[in-house]
Amino acid sequence: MKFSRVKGVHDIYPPEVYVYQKIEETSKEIFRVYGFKEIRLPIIEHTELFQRSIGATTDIVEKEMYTFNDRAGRSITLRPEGTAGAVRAYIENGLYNLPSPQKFYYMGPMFRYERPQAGRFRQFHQIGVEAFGIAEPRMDLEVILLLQALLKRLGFNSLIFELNSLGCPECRPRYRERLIEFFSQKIGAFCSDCQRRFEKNPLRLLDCKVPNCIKERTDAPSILQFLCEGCIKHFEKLRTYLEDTDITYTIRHDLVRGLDYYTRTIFEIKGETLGAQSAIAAGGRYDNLVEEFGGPPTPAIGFAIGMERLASLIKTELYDKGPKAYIAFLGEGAEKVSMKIAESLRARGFWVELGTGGSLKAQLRRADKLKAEYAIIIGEEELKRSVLKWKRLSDGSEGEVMEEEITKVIS
RNA sequence: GCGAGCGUAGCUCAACCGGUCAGAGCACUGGACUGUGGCUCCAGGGGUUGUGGGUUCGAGCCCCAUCGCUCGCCCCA
Repeated sequence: MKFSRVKGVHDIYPPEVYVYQKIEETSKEIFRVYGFKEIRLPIIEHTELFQRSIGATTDIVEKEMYTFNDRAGRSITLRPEGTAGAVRAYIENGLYNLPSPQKFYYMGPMFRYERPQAGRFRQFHQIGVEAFGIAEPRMDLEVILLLQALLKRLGFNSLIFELNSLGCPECRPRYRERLIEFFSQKIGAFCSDCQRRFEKNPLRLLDCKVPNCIKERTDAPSILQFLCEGCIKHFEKLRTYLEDTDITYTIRHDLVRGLDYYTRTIFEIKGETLGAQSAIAAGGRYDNLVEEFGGPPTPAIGFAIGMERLASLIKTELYDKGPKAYIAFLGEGAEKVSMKIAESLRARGFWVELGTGGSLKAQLRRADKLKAEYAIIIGEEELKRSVLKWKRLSDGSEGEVMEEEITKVIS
């Protein structure tokens, strides 16, 4: 019986896992200086949480969720994204009673039942942040700066940063109506996908990549012309901030997010060599979600980074570092001593691997394979005199030291 | 959910028109070199050719199904 992994999931092990560790460590460092604290959220939630937040008619909810009934008959779903759970936790734990803003980050697996392809898997990992309590564009800026700082620290200098505003419940319906009006006159000219989407979510027609559809919609109304006064002010102020902080961005009035909860600011970071999946991070405001979930009116903004997509763009060299020392021993007496020495070196923080016994040749070969920095050799001779023979594998230099002075050599 | 390509040792691949084609390199283990690695040479382990049917005297090679992988569409991080 041979088992294989479930479709669309991956095992991540050395050396690839080091890229993930680097992303995680770098992220934590950035989160610390921006004051974002970790929140660990469950991977399963009640299905309704996602239906209500992401939107019942979105693709994610309609056909991409891992949903099952637990033994008591409750409908449970493996989280397809992180914001819904974060909002739930924020309200359920009364975190709105703490000083505003409350700023969180999380990292972990998400699940979507899709056909796997480049940059898209059924289990994938996101690093996300959510900031609750500040309505002003100041927090939009902070979150964007954080994201930019993180990407910069990871070595990215020229990723594409796209920005748009989706308006609010006051102005978006007006735009939507106007858009329906615009498209309905010439809907026949659009591709079948667009015609289908027209019914469900006309905003999505702005997103189609079919050349003819792009052409047909060139003079479609822009949402930016329909924003209410509050949304315009918010957007303009954010733009000013961005320019003041030298963040280059592109306004894409056709940038649309596939989740229903977004309001006002939305943004996306794009990479290039990712096949069809170019978005490596995306997010936006969701000023009404907390209230809709029964919490106090609380504006919020967040984003998520796709770790696999980000990792695939990081070109650091992957290599396994070896141990500081490999202890080769010859004979039983030496074996005992080598264990003792290994423990004492480990206690002092050195990575030490114990030899396998057998011929010295075999042990040295092993030390070399492991990329050990030093080999420490203990045999009858050394035992008698209480010394250790050491050899630096990189240049072949060797010598002897008293047992207790070995750290002077290998430190 | 739709479409295309591909599935031979751990990895990368070979096997002419279906006829000893189940192989090589790397990796792994050991030996040559019984207390000295990386080089070289030698040996060894490891595959019911993804799985199940079918066609044929005969199939890794052809056909069907199925599973998986890869890529694209849709969608999204």
